[in-house]
Amino acid sequence: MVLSKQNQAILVKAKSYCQEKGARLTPLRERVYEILLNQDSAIGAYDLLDKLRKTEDNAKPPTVYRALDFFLELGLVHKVESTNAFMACHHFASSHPVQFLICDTCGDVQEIQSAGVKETLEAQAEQNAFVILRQTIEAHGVCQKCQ
Amino acid sequence: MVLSKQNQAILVKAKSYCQEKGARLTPLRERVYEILLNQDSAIGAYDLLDKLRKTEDNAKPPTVYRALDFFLELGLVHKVESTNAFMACHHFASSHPVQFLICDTCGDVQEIQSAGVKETLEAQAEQNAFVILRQTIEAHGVCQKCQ
DNA sequence: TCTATAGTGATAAACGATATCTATAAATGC
DNA sequence: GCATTTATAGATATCGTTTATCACTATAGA
Repeated sequence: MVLSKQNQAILVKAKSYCQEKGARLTPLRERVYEILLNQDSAIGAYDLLDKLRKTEDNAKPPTVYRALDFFLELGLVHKVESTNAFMACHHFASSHPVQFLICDTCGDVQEIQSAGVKETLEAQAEQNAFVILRQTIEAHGVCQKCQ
Repeated sequence: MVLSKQNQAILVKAKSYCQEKGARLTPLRERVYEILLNQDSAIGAYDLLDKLRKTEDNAKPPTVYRALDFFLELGLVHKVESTNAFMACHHFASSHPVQFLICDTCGDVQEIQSAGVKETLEAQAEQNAFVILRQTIEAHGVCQKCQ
């Protein structure tokens, strides 16, 4: 698979990140990750499966979901809950809040990191004596290009 | 179906709200709404279908999804995106931001309304020249009772 | 090298959502 | 009031998403 310079660099970083964590980035998983990197937006599991099948003949649903779970746990891939789609994270090294801006016109998904949003929600949860472990923050609307 | 005094009151309000909006709260839809009201937490579409079948013999998936779509559009029901579940809104009359605190231990879903969270995210989106039409804000963690 | 563990292949099925076509009931215009 | 349009509901099928399970293989560690 052909990767851009930028994505090649991310892949290299991901490899060392996995090594560091003692996680095995197998050829199959690497293929899945490459597909995600080549995607400019989020992709559904079955579209991902279709692409994967071009090189991995016997790939089936569990194949992609296992790979996705692997990356989700490492934080290398995020899931967009409101569209059931997945996308590679481009700055996984540092722990960060995850928020998405999803354009309903062109389908583009932009990841942003607002500490403010995270903290505001945490403060609100605290008032309800609720301890937050994970946040899902997704905004749907229209991106700059589509306006 | 037996409804608590509180839920009866909500149902009455929902009826007049529908009338006001020119929306037809048919018997079938009312049954679906009652099931949702009786639920202390969010419920999946197929669990809802099982309950619905007890009175509506020939209910099928489209039956519940149609009813759910009807209520979602009116704002009488919300969807929890991260769990694919639905719950009745208890204060639908006024337009409001929707945020959920989801306990991963007991499954309880609490709806909160923080203008701050909404506005913080909007401000962040504005910096990216993104116009927000809809927000999905869901926090997973542990509720007060389960701590 | 043996053993435990992690990863993969394969099949099936559960859960979630929608498309389509038909029939019926309600609202609207005349 | 009747015809026309529109909304609702029934029925069937299918698609998309996700997980469970079992067998097999490769890898890591004792």
